[in-house]
Amino acid sequence: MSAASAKIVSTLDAPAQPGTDDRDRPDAVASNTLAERVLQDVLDRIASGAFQPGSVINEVDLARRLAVSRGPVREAMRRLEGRKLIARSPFTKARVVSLGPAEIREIFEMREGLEGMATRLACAHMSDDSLRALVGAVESAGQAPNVFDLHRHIAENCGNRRIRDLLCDELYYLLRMYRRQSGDSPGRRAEASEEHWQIASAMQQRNGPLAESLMRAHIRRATEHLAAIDAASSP
Amino acid sequence: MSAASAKIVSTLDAPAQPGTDDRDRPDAVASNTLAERVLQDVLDRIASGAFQPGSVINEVDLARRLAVSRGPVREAMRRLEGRKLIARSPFTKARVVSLGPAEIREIFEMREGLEGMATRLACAHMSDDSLRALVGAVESAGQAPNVFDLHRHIAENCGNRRIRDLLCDELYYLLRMYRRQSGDSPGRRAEASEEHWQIASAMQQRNGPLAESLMRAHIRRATEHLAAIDAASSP
DNA sequence: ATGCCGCAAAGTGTCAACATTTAATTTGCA
DNA sequence: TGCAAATTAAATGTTGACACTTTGCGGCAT
Repeated sequence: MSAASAKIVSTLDAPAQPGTDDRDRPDAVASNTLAERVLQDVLDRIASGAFQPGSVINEVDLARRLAVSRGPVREAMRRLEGRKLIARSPFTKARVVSLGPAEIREIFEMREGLEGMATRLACAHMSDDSLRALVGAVESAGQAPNVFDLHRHIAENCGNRRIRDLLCDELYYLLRMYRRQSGDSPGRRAEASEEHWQIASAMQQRNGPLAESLMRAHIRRATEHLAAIDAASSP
Repeated sequence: MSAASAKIVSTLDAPAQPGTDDRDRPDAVASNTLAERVLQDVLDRIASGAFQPGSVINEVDLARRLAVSRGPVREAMRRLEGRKLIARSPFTKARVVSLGPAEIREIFEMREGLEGMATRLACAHMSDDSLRALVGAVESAGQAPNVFDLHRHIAENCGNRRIRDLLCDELYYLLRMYRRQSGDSPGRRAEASEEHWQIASAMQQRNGPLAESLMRAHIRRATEHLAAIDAASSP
């Protein structure tokens, strides 16, 4: 069966050269079950931009590429469907969820409610040391972006597993897809850094309501900013 | 719902007698695919209490009972897993998610953020007529409970499909499970009715921030109430 | 009697073949 | 030539059989 997958050359969008089979990828997590491996693989591809929003996922293609049967592929797809990362209707091809202006608006509205609450919870749950480290990381992250993600860190440490999973396993994947699709504007980055610092500062003071309010305002401002970009590019 | 639930006599452990196949249930939605039917069936059983929280779901049993193969059953289970309604680890039996005090707290915290936002959005999106009807329904629902569900109605009409699906397709199922497990206290009902009326009133005035604030306070009060019940029953 | 090792039963994971549906192509007719 | 119905191709849905893992049980040695 190993020889069979090597002869696949045409794939969805990125033609895999012979010999660079996905099975050999070093960062592929050796999960217990194949379905788990397929799930992780698709998630990686979504995050890395190999699967663009709106692109169709062919079960048999994906199965051949990963050198597994269609069963595990289908199960992974159903889990992604439950997470609303891919959209399907019976008998039609599955598509990575498309990110039009309406969908982006919905995601940001959801983030405003959820991350606001997560910020308040993190305020109460995190230790003094963790908060101090957080403030330090935010301050030093001002010049070197991408080394520290305040939003993800808050979600990870809010003490509410349901909120954490929803943000990290669903919404942040979609956000990364969106950022890849329409790159974030550099003008907003300085603003965001300042707002991040304010949020972290309020958290260190254990001022939950203030931190929540700041986080919500921060996300709403980002929403308005992308709405402006959107309006400028469409006509 | 009474007629449907009365028909459920045999659950997980009782072997299905021939002739009492679920295939013949009249209210079973004639979906296109079998997996869809299985999904709907399990959802109904969770909502009706036939599947209690923490109970084990056996694939082959469920497949036999529904007269389908294991494939569709597995696919439905994976979708439920993606929705976090059932929990699984590889090779071990799947369980309906258990609702301990910690899980309930998480669900209510999530509701506070999401329903607060949904209320604000519904304020802006609903028509005057709809809002008038909403207020009327809330007023008349004071004496006859269960005829109108304000929370669900707001979620359905908030204009954000992602929030709507999350609330209606996941959290409200879990809430119904929890209410069945530890019945809601009648003392809280009168209070809740009053708070519902305040929320609807704020919505009719198109006062989004007020309506959101009232909804969040309403949910937080319910959280405290169930926390008190919880503390009283455990020791 | 107790603890460990191996075995057997039950349940989940995977596969390849078959059935059904959608869509695309082709063919026939106006 | 253009449209529409039939046909074919490709993808998804479903199935039963087989493989692997977990777990509980029973025998054996200490």
